[in-house]
Amino acid sequence: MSDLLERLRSRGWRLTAQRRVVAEVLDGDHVHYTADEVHAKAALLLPEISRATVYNTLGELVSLGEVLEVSTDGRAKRYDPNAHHAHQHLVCSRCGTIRDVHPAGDLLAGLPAEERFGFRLSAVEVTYRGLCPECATAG
Amino acid sequence: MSDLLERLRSRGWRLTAQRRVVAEVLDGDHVHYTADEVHAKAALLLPEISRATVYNTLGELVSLGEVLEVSTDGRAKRYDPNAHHAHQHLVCSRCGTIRDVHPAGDLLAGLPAEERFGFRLSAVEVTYRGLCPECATAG
DNA sequence: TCCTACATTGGACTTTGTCTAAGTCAAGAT
DNA sequence: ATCTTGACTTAGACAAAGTCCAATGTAGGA
Repeated sequence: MSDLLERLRSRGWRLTAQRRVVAEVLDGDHVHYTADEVHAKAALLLPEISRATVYNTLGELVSLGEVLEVSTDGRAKRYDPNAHHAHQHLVCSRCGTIRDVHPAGDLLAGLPAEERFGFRLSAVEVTYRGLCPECATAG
Repeated sequence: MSDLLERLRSRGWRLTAQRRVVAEVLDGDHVHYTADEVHAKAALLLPEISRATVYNTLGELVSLGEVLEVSTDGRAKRYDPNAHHAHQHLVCSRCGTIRDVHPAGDLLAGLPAEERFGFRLSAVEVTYRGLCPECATAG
């Protein structure tokens, strides 16, 4: 995410402390925070930041294609900054840990023509589920 | 879902009018209703049925493995009665229509060992996205 | 028929997210 | 350096989706 702010500014984004802090929170690998988690972490750096601003900023980052929305549990959406590298998700059924993974082959090709019902396919999302090493040994 | 009620009774389910009605609503192909939709349709058959009962009953059906929870849009969960036939979902990006589909091959095998991070895989969920024929021609 | 454990109910409550009116400020213009 | 202005932020009200609970009702066995 290092050059993210520059990229956004060149697209006409006004650079505010709030947006800087949200971008900073989203920096890293295997980051999949909920909006509330982003808000909590952002508030450590900038205590006055409001929930609405976090929601706004996340929404803008998604629209701009810089961040992906992931909903692996039907609860709160999670935000994945790794949008520039196609990937899927591996989720622990017990503790909820999420890892980015890279399946082999062309996933779209897996759906035969007669199973497409005339749809024009554009994307595919895959969620692998299982037990992570810690949860598997813990019983 | 015809023999569903018998199957459930043999598992110790108490058979009430409310549960019968919820099961009836979930009967059919390509059914993916939200809890609220199930409640609305159930209320046509049994006006006094409460939202809490619909949520309870759906939750029980999911625990018993008779119905699957699907969340394709990050909003309300949807309930898919087609739980005894493995399948995936094809969703229209514009109108939200959902179809059950059957991809070819072993989906779990698509994730290489070095991408499994030591997880013991047990399931995979795939959502194909694209435009349905109606939305594609509508522009 | 009666009993009772299980099921249902309505409403309060929680979580997650959206909206708005009023105030604030980044960045270009002067 | 200061001004100006439209974009940004804020707090809090609101909405949607779902959970919880105490009181009431009832399916099905005795």
